Amino acid sequence: MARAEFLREQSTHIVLAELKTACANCNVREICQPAGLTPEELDQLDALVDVRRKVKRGDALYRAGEPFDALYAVRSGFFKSRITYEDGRDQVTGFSMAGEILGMDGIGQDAHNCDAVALEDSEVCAIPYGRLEELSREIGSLQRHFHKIMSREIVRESGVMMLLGVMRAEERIAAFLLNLSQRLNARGYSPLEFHLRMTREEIGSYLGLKLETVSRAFSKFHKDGLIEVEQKFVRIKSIEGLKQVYAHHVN
Amino acid sequence: MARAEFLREQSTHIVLAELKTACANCNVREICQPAGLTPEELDQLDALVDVRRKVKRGDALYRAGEPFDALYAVRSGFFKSRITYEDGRDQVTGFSMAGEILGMDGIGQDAHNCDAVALEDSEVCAIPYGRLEELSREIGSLQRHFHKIMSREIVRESGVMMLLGVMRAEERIAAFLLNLSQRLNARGYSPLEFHLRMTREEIGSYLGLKLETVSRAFSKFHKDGLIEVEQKFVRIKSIEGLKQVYAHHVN
DNA sequence: GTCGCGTTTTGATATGGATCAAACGGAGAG
DNA sequence: CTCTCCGTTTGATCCATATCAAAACGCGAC
Repeated sequence: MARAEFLREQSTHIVLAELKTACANCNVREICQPAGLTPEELDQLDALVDVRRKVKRGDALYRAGEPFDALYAVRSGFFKSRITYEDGRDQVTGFSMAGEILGMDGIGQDAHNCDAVALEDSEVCAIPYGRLEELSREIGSLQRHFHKIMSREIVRESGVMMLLGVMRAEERIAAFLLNLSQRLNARGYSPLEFHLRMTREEIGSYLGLKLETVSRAFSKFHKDGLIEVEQKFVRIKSIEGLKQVYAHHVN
Repeated sequence: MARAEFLREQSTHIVLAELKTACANCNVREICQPAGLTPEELDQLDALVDVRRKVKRGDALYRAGEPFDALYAVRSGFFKSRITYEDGRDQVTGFSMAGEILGMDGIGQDAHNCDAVALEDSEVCAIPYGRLEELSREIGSLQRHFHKIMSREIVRESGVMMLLGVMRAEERIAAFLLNLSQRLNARGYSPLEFHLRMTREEIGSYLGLKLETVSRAFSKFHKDGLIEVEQKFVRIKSIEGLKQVYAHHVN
């Protein structure tokens, strides 16, 4: 049942928020739980990420141009990253859910390169960057883990370039849904039923499409029996069907 | 004079290739020359990057899927990075010139994520990744420098997403030329006269356009007095004019 | 509950860039 | 030198998606 699943997700978030902050029982495994840390190292990690911060829906975790001094691990909630151009045009460059890391674009220039805006009330752990560098000099596995996370962000963006550069509208949207599904699954949520935290316009911005095109694609997928859509709620009826949307093109 | 400038670039490369390999006199400053290294640290760096490799035009420095074990600093020459999709479609994800670093996409999965193909006879320094990690645990400024390079790659790719997601064809091509100009300038080459190392088709692939569209934009820019084009040779007549191509759009 | 506004859907039309096509030009092979 | 091939230019036409428009829907405010 659609609504029930949505509520399950919500309540999971609430439970997490109530837990004592500690890397050992946090589900943000990306940075906080690289494999093979000794209990002692885990304590050091706890000390590192002790700053928590709540961000209300619509508020920015940080904005482009602000000085960079910390990465953020999303504990709960959902963010979009957005770059605004001089002339006012902007683009959503990514969506981040619980368990993912935000802010790596700021390291290179000591200033954030984009805005990170909460799409629902969210909570993050701030990871002071200077201390992360120090600690990763001491703990090799943490260093390796951090480098992998940065590298995967590079690869993720290459994938988006592929979306934007070579795929047609319906392919992009199928790929978007499948990606969301797969990430939710990895976090323990249902990969087949979920709520979109973002508007059609934000999806379109991310995919280089107009909101009408996104809406039409959803309608088309529904007509073809691939998904059910009810406002922000999505149920995927056929993962295979979605995959075929872009496996299927000619040439 | 166009040809003269081209020859100057060529001969600079030749001179560099003849120098004894040593970070101290290499122009690849990205990784090899972070500010503030002691002479002793510089020696350690020299030991790190002692593996040189020549890559002939058309050959791959590495290919997607190959095991990852080193980053590469381009000493001379020019590379494209390319991702090929399951269905055969591919996209150029970047161009790398002397002084830039290649291969960071491989760290996350211990395997390269794209092909790096030389667009002219080139030479690289291989930087064994394990040793780079070790050394950057010892030398804080190297660690910081390396992180900045990775972060800037993330930011660079965000910029490409912007190109692909929101700009129109002529804007993309103007931005492409300006970016090339600025990078050449940073390396000590003329920012106003240069040879394109890539075909119209490769430019198009990078920018999400067809080669005919690239060609037409070049013709249009020439007609408008912004550039002169003669095959692969480009002379920029008006940097400001190119900037206005995309400052200028309506909305 | 009703109101009002932001979001979404759907339809009609416009258009930028793709596609198809053909001719040209330069570089390398012989 | 000529021939051939690949890359490029340019023109004509097509089509996917943008744009414009309007109605329906939901949700929060009151």
